[in-house]
Amino acid sequence: MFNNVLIAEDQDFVNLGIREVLQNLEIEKITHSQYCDEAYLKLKRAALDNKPFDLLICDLNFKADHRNEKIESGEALASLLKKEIPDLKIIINTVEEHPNIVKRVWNSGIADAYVIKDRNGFKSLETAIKKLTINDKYLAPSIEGILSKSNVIELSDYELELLKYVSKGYSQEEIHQVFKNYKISPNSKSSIEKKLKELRELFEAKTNPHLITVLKDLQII
Amino acid sequence: MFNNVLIAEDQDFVNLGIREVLQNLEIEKITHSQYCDEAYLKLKRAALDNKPFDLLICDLNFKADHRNEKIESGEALASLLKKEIPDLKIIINTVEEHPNIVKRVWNSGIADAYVIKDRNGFKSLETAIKKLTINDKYLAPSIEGILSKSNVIELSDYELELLKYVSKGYSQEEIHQVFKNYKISPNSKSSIEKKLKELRELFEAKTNPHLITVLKDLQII
DNA sequence: CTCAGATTTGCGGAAAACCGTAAGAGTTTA
DNA sequence: TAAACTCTTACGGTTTTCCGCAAATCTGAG
Repeated sequence: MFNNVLIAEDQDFVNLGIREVLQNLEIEKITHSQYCDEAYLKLKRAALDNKPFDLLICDLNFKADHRNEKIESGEALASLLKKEIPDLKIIINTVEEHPNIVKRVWNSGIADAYVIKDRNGFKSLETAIKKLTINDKYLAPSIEGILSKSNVIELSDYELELLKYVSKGYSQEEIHQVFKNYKISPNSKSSIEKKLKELRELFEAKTNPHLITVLKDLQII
Repeated sequence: MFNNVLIAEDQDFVNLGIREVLQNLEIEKITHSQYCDEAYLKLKRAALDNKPFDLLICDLNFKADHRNEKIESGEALASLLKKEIPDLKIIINTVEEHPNIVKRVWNSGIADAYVIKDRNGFKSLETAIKKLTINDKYLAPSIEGILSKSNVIELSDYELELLKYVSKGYSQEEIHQVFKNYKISPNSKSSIEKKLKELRELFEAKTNPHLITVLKDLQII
């Protein structure tokens, strides 16, 4: 079982809740941090002092603040730490269920467990910790399906770039120019038109404003 | 001081956190509910039994579930209760800081306090409860500015309706037809064009897709 | 290398959106 | 009631987007 745990979580209500889970499991040393940068420093310092933390429980989204943080998200924090302190186990504890994000975070391998803060967050986190002590991974049941299914429409970098310009108010002519300058291909007006038509069909959108709406709702852009 | 409090909150971590605030204030009877419908029934039942709750602490957003709830949001719940049990004090405890939503909820008068679940949620909730015991209202400091300032661009029902159709992929010709049928005025193609142009200028959008992006980002649509 | 297939491009015409102007309808003010 | 003003509509011309076809270019297999 773990006995030196760091919680990186900005909401203090949740902090208290997590603390209670840990106390239930008779984990003694519990530290917490409301900022990513601070969490990072504590973890590094502890490692240098040869009193390393053995578990990080970490939210994904941190609210911006008057402080300006270098590390702005749990994903960035976990990604750094997985490289620098490979022994550290990391649990992502978040409300984020968007397929694209879950998929990205999980497949990047920065997390040993992914827990959803929902009605069963308490039980779920408990299970995750137990799994991790026996070197298992853990994925919240509600998102297990997401990864296996190919229900996530993947867009290429080219398509995302194109959509970015459309959503920022560039005309097709302007996009044509920009792509030509940046040597992004294909960049003919014809190809741009065609690709946009494809995307509209893919997402069953009748017009470009409609397409933007659909993509925003799916959080693809 | 209150002594019979109901917490309506789906995330159980937060539930635990709130519980701790209440215990700190030596409030004895604490009940909680992870669903709006259930919370509503408990409050009504208690009122009928002459053991009414005197405070409701209520989240705004509840995650959908296999159960289908009639009351889907804290706003709907609070709105119902303020009518049916006027004596009940209501604290909205949420992460929702969007000006439009804060403004709507607060100005509707359904809440006696509005607390943001952030880094200082604990302190903030504590303060709110103390204020309410002396019949004061309470608004989280981070959103106080929002209400006074007129930084919230208010759109008319007409404008919102128009934008709804644009975002759903209707052409200007189609919108013209729909508005004529529904006797929404103005409905000439010319007026629709003009209004859209106005909106683009108001939000500094170059194209309609751009306008949709901006409005989505502002959560206006 | 050569041919087949896919991708990219160019182009012309149709449809939709855009824009300014002026006429018409409805309101307010004197 | 008339004049001033605002809001709505009609209309003509321009720009942008949309669409399909065919030529050109690229790619990979034989």
